[in-house]
Amino acid sequence: MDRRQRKTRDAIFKAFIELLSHKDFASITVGEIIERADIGRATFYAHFETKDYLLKELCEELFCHLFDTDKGEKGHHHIFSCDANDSLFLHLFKHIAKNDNQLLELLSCENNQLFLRYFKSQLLTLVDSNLETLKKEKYDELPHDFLVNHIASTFVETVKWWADDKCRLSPEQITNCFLSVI
Amino acid sequence: MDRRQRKTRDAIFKAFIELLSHKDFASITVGEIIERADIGRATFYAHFETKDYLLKELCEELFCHLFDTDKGEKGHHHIFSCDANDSLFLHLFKHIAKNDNQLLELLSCENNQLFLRYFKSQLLTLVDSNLETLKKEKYDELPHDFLVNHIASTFVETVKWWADDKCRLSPEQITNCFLSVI
DNA sequence: TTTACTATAGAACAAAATGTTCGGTATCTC
DNA sequence: GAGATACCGAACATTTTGTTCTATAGTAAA
Repeated sequence: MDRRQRKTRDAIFKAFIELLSHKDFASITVGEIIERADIGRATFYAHFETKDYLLKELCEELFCHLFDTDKGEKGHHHIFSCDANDSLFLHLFKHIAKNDNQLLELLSCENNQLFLRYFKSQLLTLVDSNLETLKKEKYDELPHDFLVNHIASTFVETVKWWADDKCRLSPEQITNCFLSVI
Repeated sequence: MDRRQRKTRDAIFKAFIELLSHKDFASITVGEIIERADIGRATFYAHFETKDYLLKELCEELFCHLFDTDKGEKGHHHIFSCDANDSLFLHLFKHIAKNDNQLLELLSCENNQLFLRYFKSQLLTLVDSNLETLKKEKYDELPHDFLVNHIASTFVETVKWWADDKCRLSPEQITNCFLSVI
């Protein structure tokens, strides 16, 4: 990718993240973004069709990396079938704690539901395909979809609570909390 | 309240709900609302400062009633202290199932997060003040806030799943699902 | 270095949405 | 019936959106 394109794209993302972390998504205007990113109006629209597409691409950049890693490395995928079936979640908590791309700020700011929704949709497929190894006996009579949704939701809500709490608990502690209630 | 005011207010809410159930909140314009409600532009702004305040008042109208009932009638408040500590949740599911004000449609449509966020904030205070009676032994070592958040979140997510599923399960069945995972 | 290509700046523009104002009419309250 | 109040509807300024254009500057390949 052209260096100019890359710089512009990064400037837009940076400005957008800064704005997101202290004001409502709906009230952010394209004018504000380009002013803060210090680029021309036409340039913005050359990169992103609308403000919503900008958000979508930001989500992909934030989470694809996270889930790609987990799917790519075989070392992670097997964890469901071995006895240490908590390591995926611990791994995710650690990953989030590293706070690449201000991920943590975005997960605890006013606009967090924008990102958590995207996060959950990714998580649902992951949990769905690995439910059997997570299942406990006491859950036998519950609908499959309900259980998948419950586990993914609980993880997302735990992440949200943890981020709101400024990550006072360590990844290991919050993983234990999560596993206790699952 | 003046009959004229009431009619206008109802027409606005009705139009707004119809629009919410088949298009995104952000893309709904004041122009669309007043056209569908068949009222004048100035009249809309005489009732609601902005589209966001309209949403806020709709939420209050939908949920205050629900929670007021539970707080008002003494017959509900005691349930935490008696042995049948599931009846509050069952009661809430039944209430939602009655589907006053298209509550169910709003909880399962594209815009459901708008309502579920409000719902959760109400629920948090309710759960917080009654946590002791809900608590199980195995949860002893978990942070108080975490538990409160977990129970409220799980209830909200269960309601969402149930509404998305067109309420195929009865209030009793979904209450059991909820209590099983709590 | 020269040449062709492409991204950007900056300004101008139309279209759409927001929120306000005002005079006239209908409806409610007393 | 009289005064108060809500509504209509049209006009209006303002803001935001998304497009179009030309000139300029950075990039990549010869």
